[in-house]
Amino acid sequence: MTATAGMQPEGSDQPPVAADEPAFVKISRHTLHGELLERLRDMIIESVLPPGTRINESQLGVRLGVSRTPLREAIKSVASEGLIELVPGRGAVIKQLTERDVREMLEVLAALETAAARAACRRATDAEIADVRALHDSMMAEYARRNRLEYYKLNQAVHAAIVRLAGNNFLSGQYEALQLRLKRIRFLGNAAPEKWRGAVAEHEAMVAALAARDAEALVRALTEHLEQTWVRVRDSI
Amino acid sequence: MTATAGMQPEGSDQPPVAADEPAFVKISRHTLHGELLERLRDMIIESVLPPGTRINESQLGVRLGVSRTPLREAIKSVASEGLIELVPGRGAVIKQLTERDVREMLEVLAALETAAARAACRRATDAEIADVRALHDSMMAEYARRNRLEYYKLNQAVHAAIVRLAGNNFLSGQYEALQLRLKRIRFLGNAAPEKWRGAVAEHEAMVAALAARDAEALVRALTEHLEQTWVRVRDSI
DNA sequence: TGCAAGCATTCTGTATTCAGAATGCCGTCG
DNA sequence: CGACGGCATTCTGAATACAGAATGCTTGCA
Repeated sequence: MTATAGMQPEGSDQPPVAADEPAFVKISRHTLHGELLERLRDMIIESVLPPGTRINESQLGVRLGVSRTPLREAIKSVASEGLIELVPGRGAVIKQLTERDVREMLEVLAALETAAARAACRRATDAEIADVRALHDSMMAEYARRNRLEYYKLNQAVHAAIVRLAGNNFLSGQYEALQLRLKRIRFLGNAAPEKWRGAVAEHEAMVAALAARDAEALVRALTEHLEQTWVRVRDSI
Repeated sequence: MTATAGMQPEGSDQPPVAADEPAFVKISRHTLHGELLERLRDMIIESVLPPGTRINESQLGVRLGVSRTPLREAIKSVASEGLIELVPGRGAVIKQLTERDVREMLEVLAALETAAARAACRRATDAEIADVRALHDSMMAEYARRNRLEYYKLNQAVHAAIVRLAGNNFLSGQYEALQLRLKRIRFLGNAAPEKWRGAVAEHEAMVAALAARDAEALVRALTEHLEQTWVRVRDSI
C-alpha cells in the first residue's frame, strides 16, 4: 500500500442536481458498468493501480470477479475521462501526469472555479453560504486534529460546494471531473503538515470573501490558492 | 436527411500538440476503436443519429461492418464524452440537449475561452496572430460567398485557434471537446443568414482586440459573442 | 369494446471463444 | 561473448454464444 492508502474517493457519478429540480427520487440502480467505473477510478486514485501500470485485463477481471468484456468497456470509459491511456496493441496504461499536465489542469481548474465564484457571489443565498461555512468549519476541526484524510476530503468538498453555488450543473460536473483527475497527485502533495497551514489560511480568505459576496476578493483568493497548490504539488510529480 | 446533411465534423482526436514539442512523427495507426469514435460522433453531429434515438447495437454494427463488442466499447466512450446517454437495461440513447444544458455549456465555454484569451494576449507571437487573422479572412471570404458550411467550420476554427494561443494543451482539449458537443445545435442555430451578420461583426471585434493584444477588449468581445450565440441558438432547441 | 395477462420476440448485458499481434526466452551462429 | 533469429507464450482485439430483461403483440375475459 502506498501513501494514499485508505483514501476513499467518493466518485459521485451522479451529476450534481439543482435544488430547483425535484426529479422525484433518484433511483440509483447500480449497473455493473457503473460499479466498475467507480472501482477503477478508486484503484487509480488510491494508487492500487499506480501511474504507468499496464492493466492486464484477464488478471484484473479475475480480481474484480467479472469477465473481460464489461471490464474493457469500463476501461474505455475511464480512458475517455483521462485517467487511463490507451496504447494501440498494448491495451491500457494508467496515465502518468507530467508536470506540464498538472500545471495546465490547474489553470483550467482556476478558470472554472473563478467563473463559478463570480456567479456564486451573485446567486448564493445566505443559507447556502452558511452551508459552505459549515463545511469549512468541519474541515478546520479535522485540521486541528491533524486528520489528514478527512481534512483533505472536506477541503475538496468546500471547493465543490462553492462551485455548485453558481447553479450551473454542467459547470459543477466539469469541475468535479477535473478535481477527480487531480485528486491523487494533490493528496500526495499535501503530505507535509506545514503545507496544510498555508492552504488553511487561504481557505479562510475564500470563505470570508464569499460571505461578503465580494466576487473580486473571492477570485483573488481562489487564484492565489491554486497558485500555491501548484507550488505545494510540483515536487511530488 | 436533415438540415445538417453534409456537415463534416473533423473530430480531430489528437490532442493539440505544442509547437515546442517535436515528438518525432505522429504515427497515427488508426485503431478500430478510434475509427468508431469518429464515426459515432459524426453520425450524431450530422443528425444521422438524431437526439433521442435509441441505438440498436446489432443493427448499427451491421451498418458499420463491425461486431457488437467494439461498437459497445465505442458507445461507452462517447457516452463518457456526453454525446450519448446510457439507460440501464435499455442501452444507449442520443443525448437530447435541453435549453438549460446549452446555456450552462455556453457559460463554461465562455469561462474557458476568456481564460485562454487573457493568456493568448500575453503569449501570442505576431506570426501566430497573423495565422488567426488569416483564418478569419478565409472565413470572411466564405461568408461573402454565402457558403454556410465552410463559413461555420472556419468560424469554429478561429475560436479554437485563439484558444490554442494560450499554449495550454489541456485547455485546448477541453475547449474543443465542448465545442464538439455544441457543434450540432450551434450549426442549426446558424441557419438564418441574418444571424451570420451579427456573428461576423463580433468576430471582427475579436480579431481586432487580439491584434492589439488588448485582453480586456478581447474578453468583452468573446463574452458578447457567446451571449449572442445563446440568443441565436435558443429557439432551435 | 376495453383491459389485462401471458407469450413470443427482440435486445441488452455478459461470458466465452478465436485470431493475430506483441513479448520474451532460448538456442545458434558469427 | 554478443547478437540475431525463431519459437513458444501471453495478451489484446474482435466475434460469437448465451442468459435474462424489456417490449410488444395477441388472445381471452369481463
